[in-house]
Amino acid sequence: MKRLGVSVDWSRERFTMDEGMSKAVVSIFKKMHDAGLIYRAERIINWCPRCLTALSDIEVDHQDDAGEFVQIRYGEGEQSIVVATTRAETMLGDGAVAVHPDDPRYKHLIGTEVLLPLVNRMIPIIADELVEQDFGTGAVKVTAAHDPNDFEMAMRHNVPFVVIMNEHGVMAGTGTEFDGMDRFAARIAVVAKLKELGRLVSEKRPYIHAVGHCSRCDITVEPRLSKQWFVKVAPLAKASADAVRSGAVKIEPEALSPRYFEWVDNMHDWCISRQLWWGHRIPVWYGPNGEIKVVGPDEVAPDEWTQDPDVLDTWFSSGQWAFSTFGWPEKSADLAKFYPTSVLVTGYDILFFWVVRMMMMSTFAMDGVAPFKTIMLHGLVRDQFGKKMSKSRGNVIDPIEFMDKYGADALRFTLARGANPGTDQALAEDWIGGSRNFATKLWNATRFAMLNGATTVGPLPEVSSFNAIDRWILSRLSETLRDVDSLLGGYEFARACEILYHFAWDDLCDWYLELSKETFASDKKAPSQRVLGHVLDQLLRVLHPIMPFITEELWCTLTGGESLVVAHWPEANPTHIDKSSESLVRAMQEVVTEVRRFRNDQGLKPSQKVPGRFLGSFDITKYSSALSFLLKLEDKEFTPSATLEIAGVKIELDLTGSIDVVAERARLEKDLSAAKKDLQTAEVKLGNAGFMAKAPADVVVEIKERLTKTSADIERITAALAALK
RNA sequence: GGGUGCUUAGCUCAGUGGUAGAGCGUCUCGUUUACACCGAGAAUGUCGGGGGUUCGAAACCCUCAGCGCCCA
Repeated sequence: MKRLGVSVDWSRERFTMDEGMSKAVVSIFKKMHDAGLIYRAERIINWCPRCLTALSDIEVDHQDDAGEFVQIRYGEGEQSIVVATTRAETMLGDGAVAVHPDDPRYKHLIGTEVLLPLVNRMIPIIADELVEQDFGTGAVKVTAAHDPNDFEMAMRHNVPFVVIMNEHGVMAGTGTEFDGMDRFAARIAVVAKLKELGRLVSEKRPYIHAVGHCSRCDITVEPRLSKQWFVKVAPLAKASADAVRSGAVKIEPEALSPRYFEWVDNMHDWCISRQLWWGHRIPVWYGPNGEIKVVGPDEVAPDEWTQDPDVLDTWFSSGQWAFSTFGWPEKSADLAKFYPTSVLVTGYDILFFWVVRMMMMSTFAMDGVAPFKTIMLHGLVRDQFGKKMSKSRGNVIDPIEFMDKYGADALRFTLARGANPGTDQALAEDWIGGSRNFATKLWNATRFAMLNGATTVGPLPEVSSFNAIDRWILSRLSETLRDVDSLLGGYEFARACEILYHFAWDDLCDWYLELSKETFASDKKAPSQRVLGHVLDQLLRVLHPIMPFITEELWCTLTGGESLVVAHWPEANPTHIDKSSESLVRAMQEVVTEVRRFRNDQGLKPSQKVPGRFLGSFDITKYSSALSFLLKLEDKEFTPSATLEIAGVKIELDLTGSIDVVAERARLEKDLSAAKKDLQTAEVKLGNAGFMAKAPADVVVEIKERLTKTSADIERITAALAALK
């Protein structure tokens, strides 16, 4: 992080297992327990038979696995029913068979009993709306101790809980020959036995269905009846949802808030105990006579009592980050000053894991005050093809390696430039190289500026004393600063970078510096030197958060200032915005580009000097020496062999010999057909009564101007074509 | 199965009703005293398909198809 230039207060570094954090964890546990929000209960939890621990819902990954789907006949003759299951071995622990109350096929059986094969136990047939009539046979087995849905139904219908597996996922206590077998071996054995008994109605495999896997070890998760600690989330989740609904907390980008609500509005109670050795121990102690006591941070448990061996889910402690880092439960000055924080910046992938937990824990601990005003969610970095990085795919990139190769600023700029709100970004080495090139460009531009006496000394003179090119770049600077401010305010980092990139490279380097070279070589350079100093000064400031290292270096050299880190943020100057200079420079750019194009079409080498002159509009011809410099035109007597007319300016050139008529014809004809197409588009629009009646006035004016311009273009090009004959 | 996105140039992506854009890549020319990590010029899209709304749709609505993510 330091290498990347991350600007944080390192003196406040915290680790979740620090003493201060532990104190907060114990305090909040007690506070929540006292408020009735923490309870212990037997529930079906996700259990990992390898890690030997409970898992929260979010630690379970669902994948499509090839399993089997078998139909088994329970009972005999009239008094029989066929159930469908993917986990045949659990039938040993069935406590009932459930059907939908409205299912005509089974109505007569509801309330009766059938014989459970293999274990030879009578079990009831119950009716529950949870059963889907269209799925399988419409009848499901109810294994209360080994399936969450079955557990729910069992609670409603008083079905007994029959535990048939130990914590390792090995069959136990069924009183059958299957005891001691692994769950998967038992599945095969049970199916084989049922087949032998003629109770297997159908088998389907492979049967692709979603199966939960442990996010740590990837083994298939086993739902298990177990005594665990839970957080009652309903009131906490509601407070968290309300905070966003009321606008007290804003989610950026807004488009991701449905995901937030989907989670907080449908949250199940949160299993917080883990059977791991690492983590905060649950602060509950058990007395010799079965007493239970939550021991607070300043309390000591009585002798002879033993502490609960389980630890807390890691998100229980990290969920307290927003206040525990400020010394809570002490009423510290930091807490008063910094809580709530303004913005939380994090990836959308931990919206559920972390952000929601922080919202819940914080609003509870801090008397309803949410921990931040804005939650800004960014995307994930992916490989150059937009694929998720993963070790198995071998497309993981190492940021350190890229920083070694291209510099931290290049990596930072690339990341910022790709950070479109809420969406993932692809990252390729080539693009980091491109950012490095941008950094080099800034370096060289500053070097050029220094060589030409750019300065930041003294107040910036009134704009009226500047030439149009200087006024233009000041105008563009203010517009850029204004737009960047607004984009950064909306967390639109990618667009802000884009604007800065083009301002620096296109406006400043490609046009301003080139158009001003003539001035810098003259005795009228002083105003431009001050302008260039100002523009670079402001540009480096605004780029500093994105590229801190190079801007710091350049800025200090340019301005002689102590450090850019503590310099003021640049502000747009509305009085610098000058539309007439902008349109003048735009016309000059058009002239330059068109002449270059002509030269190129004519096969002239870029460096080849050609006699030429500008006639017409004084606004532009006033800058003819700058234009000639860019276009390598020589000011001397000549007889023109080619004439161009661009933006109201006539350019006469001497190509010393005949021009390439074929190339020029091709060019002109191409331009002509493009102009004709534009003209037609405009004419169709203006000839459309509906358009004229309903389109806004400014759009109509725009189209009319386009019509005028393209008509003139067509006339000019046609004349030029005729002249070529 | 539920939810939620996405589909625009070769690639990665911007673009929330008025003539289709960027970076990279491609082609041509070029050692012009800031920069070859550069400069100049060029090519490239029936904006996934089909309907609809509108004077006007890449954008809004419906529908189909494909892809992704989250949750079950």
